[in-house]
Amino acid sequence: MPRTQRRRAALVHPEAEEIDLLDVLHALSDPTRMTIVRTLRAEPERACGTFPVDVAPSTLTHHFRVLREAGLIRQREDGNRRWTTLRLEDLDGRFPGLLDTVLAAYEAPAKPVGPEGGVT
Amino acid sequence: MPRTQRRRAALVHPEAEEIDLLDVLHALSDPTRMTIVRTLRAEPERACGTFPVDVAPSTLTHHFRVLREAGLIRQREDGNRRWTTLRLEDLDGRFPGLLDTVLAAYEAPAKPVGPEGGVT
DNA sequence: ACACATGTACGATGGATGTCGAAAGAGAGG
DNA sequence: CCTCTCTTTCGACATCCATCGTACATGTGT
Repeated sequence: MPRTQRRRAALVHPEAEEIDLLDVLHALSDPTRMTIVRTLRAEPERACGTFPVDVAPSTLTHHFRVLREAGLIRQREDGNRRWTTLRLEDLDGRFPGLLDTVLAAYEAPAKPVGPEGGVT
Repeated sequence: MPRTQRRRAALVHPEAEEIDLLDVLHALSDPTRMTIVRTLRAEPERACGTFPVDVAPSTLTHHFRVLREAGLIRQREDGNRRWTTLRLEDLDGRFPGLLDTVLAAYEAPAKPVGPEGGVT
């Protein structure tokens, strides 16, 4: 018997107090997920299919689950679309300054001073 | 022919400008490595075998390599011992405030407000 | 009702990862 | 020289992980 009667499995999110730092770090250590989080940081809410990533839809779903279960994003359903938001307040309440510091670090240039441009 | 003539393979460390944030986050997302970094944050330098971790020596070596190649630690040899230090200046120069923020976040209690002590 | 769009679930797959035990190199000390 | 300690390398192994294709569930619009 197909237990597919409830495909949208109620989207379990961890409580704010239950967010684990190591899970957060692991979630952020993937380039695709980092792109998702950075995009979300710039825009408040976004539909799943509108992220500037270059992976298959099913892969995107996987990354969303990792981010969701780590407590980084929240997803809500609206009709056929699934909207995603960053859990900014929860994150910042639990780990003050962490997200901004990490995102700022990601923007840090690889070459702080490199006017020569020579690969040598 | 045994290529074991040079067991101490010169301990390659990345340059400060080449430290990759995603590698750093991944390195920190392991509990054993997080313990190593936290211990190093409290003490300036430590020998390999003196970390409060509960893994086999070979596993410890593996974690040290991950941390070293991510640019988090620096290792130098002194006789038979290998001393390990955190690359605080390099890290903070490249990603200002990152390490302290992450370590502070790790100290964050799971229950933000709980002076009552009741699990209720 | 039908087709289409959006997104998920499932299964497979190749690669990375954490873990260990056994063997060995390098230095210190007898 | 021999032994002991510290640490590494190697090989093995089980697990996790990112990725994809295919099939399907749900909603929208005609």
